[in-house]
Amino acid sequence: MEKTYQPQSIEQPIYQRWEKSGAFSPQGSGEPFSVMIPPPNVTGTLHMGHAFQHTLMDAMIRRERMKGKRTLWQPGTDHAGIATQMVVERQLQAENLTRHDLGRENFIEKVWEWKAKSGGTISDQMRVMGDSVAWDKERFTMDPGMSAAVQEVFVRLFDEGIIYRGQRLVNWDPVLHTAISDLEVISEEENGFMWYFRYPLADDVKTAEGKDYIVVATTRPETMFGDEAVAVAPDDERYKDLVGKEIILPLANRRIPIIADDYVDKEFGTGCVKITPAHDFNDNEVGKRHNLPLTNIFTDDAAINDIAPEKYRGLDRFDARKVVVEDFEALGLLEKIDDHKLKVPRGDRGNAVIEPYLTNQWYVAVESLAQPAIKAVEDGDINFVPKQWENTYFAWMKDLQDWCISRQLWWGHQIPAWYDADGKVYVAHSEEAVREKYQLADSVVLTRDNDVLDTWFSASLWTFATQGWPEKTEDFMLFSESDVLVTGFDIIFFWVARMIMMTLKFTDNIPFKTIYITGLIRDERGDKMSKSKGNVIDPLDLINGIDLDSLVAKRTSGMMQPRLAEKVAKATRDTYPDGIQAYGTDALRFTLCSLASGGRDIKFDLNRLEGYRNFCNKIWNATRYVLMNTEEFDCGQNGGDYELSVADRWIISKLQKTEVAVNQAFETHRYDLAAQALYEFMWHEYCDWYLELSKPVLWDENSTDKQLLGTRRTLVRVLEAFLRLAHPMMPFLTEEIWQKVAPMAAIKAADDEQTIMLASYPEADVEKMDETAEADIEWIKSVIEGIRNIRGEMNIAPSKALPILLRNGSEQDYVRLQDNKVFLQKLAKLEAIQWLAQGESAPMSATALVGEMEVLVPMAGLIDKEAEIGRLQKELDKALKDLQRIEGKLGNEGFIAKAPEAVVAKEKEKLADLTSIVAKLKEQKDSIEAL
RNA sequence: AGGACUAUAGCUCAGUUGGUUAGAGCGCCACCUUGACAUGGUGGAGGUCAGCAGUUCGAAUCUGCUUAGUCCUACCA
Repeated sequence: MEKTYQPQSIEQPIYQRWEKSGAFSPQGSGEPFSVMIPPPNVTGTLHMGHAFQHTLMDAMIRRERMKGKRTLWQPGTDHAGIATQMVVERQLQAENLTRHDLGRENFIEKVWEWKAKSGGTISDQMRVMGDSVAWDKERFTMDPGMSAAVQEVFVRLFDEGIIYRGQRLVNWDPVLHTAISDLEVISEEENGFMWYFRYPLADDVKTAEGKDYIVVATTRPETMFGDEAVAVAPDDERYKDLVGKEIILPLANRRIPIIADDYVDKEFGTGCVKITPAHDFNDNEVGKRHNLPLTNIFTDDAAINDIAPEKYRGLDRFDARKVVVEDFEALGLLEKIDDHKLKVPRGDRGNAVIEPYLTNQWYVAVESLAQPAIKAVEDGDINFVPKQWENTYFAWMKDLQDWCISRQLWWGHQIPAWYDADGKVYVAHSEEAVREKYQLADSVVLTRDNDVLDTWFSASLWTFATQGWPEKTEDFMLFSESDVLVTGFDIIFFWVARMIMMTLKFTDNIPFKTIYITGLIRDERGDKMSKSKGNVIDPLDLINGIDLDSLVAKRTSGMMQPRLAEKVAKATRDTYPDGIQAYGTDALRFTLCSLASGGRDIKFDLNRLEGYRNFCNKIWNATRYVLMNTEEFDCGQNGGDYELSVADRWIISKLQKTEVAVNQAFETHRYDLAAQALYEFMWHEYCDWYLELSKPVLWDENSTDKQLLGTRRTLVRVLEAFLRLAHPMMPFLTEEIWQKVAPMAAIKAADDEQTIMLASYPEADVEKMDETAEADIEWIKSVIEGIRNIRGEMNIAPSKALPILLRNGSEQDYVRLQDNKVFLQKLAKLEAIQWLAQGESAPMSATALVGEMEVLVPMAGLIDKEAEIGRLQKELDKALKDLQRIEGKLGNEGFIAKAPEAVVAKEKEKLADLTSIVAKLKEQKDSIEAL
């Protein structure tokens, strides 16, 4: 073995072996366990969120697979309507073409070409992550099976009246020319203006103040062509008399009424609101209440249409805004302009300002679907982890809007609806099916709806459509009710809720039993990672490493503003002055597991990753030690008599406890605790103590064959079990080592290939827990640590062998000493150990206490008197502080009376111990001072 | 505006149903290249658990308020 752990040389060859072996696909006939991957966007690349979620999914799947379950981790990607269409359109743009130049059919062909060539990026990256997904079952939301399921669902929902077509305001992206759902609109505060316009009153009416106009405030002057009323609050004294009167809409020279509506807040602005029912969601509601006409003033590009006076026609909305304001000013109707912060809605893909726009769209009426979906979570059929996310889910579900599912794109599932010449709509799987279903004559000309479905529509069918639905296939029966969904909170609405609704509707079953919501990985400063901020960390760079210049180049590429690029470059150089080292997949995975504590936000800390890379190296080197001492020898593979030392029994006992802790942590989705238990065991028990305790046995010429066999056997077997225990989190390293260690531990996997993936997952054996051995080792550790403390504090060279004396020990101490002398001598580097009988005198010494027993290190020539007094004083102060606290507690009558007996007894015991410690320390200090 | 969450060592975070001497990793200080490992070993320093009040024999843990920060939802034209 190499002297240090080199991840890059072991990982990918192992993955290739795994994938070839077929072990990723469901095995055997055990109980099914399935996890459906949240299908990543086919245009996407692996980001930290994926790496995090995939690591957890893979850890679960690997563990269940090792436990003998018939596991399926279903992979696949989603077709990402807008994103994919944009990618391909951008390619066309480079050739000065638009999709319209190609036509729909040719364009879609182009998209498929792109997918074949570039759509596999994320799959390749998943292989680097070690994801044990069933590649032979990989699905794509546009593949034939999924498409058939989508059609089936659409037709059924339409026939039931749950899907309908309606004309209403939608969020319109005037650049991408499509409707988007309200979830895809991001409203952020931006700086803008508030314009105050005078709207002249008609028929010589005057306000209470005697003015012949009223003033409305607006952030969107260009929409004034669509104004159908001016609203005031019903109880607003200022305008009470004007309700029912009319104003003359300037520029358009139309008469519109003044109405009273509760929607108006009389404290805000002037108390007068212009109402534009076709271009504002709130105004639309007001318009409905007052039967106002819907006057659309925009084209699909959000330019002014022919409703407006000629001068404004064809002007883009923002140009129109300028002209309108100028014209108001020219007419003397501009009262004032204030700076104003407002929320501007933008599309999450193209970033264009979204327009509320009147169009015909397809909707899903969600109410009947929502009820069972709420109930499934209320009844506990579906559980959120952490539980608090239920609230988020309920809050949204109970205030659900109908879901706009049509998109004016070319890439996606085209809606299976046809229209006749009169615009009557027919829905079925194909034109042929339509004619049959609705008994239409061949002479009736039908044209298909151009729109496609929202990508999330197909994604919502993921758990069952991937398993063969609507056929009741074996896969469908076994796996479609999956066990755990792992995802981020940002798509609870987009995906999780919709998946629950659709799955309950069409399979009468839940899509998953548990929803594990992960935290969001942020950068080292706690900022959300985003390309535009240039603070993205690519998980592959953590695995493979990247030099500083490449990292800077990567982060600043494609940045529009050079100034921003400069800032990003500087921040990157400050944070990663040496670039990023290659830490390997296992270290990254273990780090991610250790961060999975249920918190909402996770700051990614490179130091943590480095620490766990070092942990990998620790495991690697522990293995080297084990192999060096066992490879050439009998380790009990074929039986043979052996004898276990106290250290052997201790580490075996600790292993059982670790197995309990790790399994429990997995069951409760506390991957951080599992990681911590593994780390603690391997580093601080196995390496720090057990390996050291094995040396005196292995290197002692007087050790018997039975003792040697016992220790070698334990060394190998405990390591082997640890590897299986850790495998779900660090698959590559454990496989690599296991190949060498398992045969020596006489452990075999369930398959011919002999991969740790199919070896059994360790379960604790209560019989092997050994409290006596643990107490004995605790005693040994206390003695050694006492001596090491004196060495450390007194600056005694580690190479200097010390004589020690033991005083005031009990019979048990004596027995323990006799049994473990060698361990003490070796690990504390002792030259001699002398047991003092009661009353026997000792030379002046530094003291450590192990219970009642005093461990004495003679000071002669080694230890400075003052230093030892100082050290004792420090210990004394600490003990006295504790003593005081406990005395206070026990002096409290309420405590004695009301606390449980066990607690009181424990405090009393502590008091006794501390009293004795204090007395001994004092005595020791006094006698040294008396010198 | 409503709701949720967070606040523990210099940094990143654990801390189960209230009973601790409040832990870990990284960082820091001192010593050490001994035959698994300097991606290491040994020892050590470091915390009024955001603040205030309350419940309790007992609070990092439960309740209320305050402060600071984050997020979500709804938004004022």
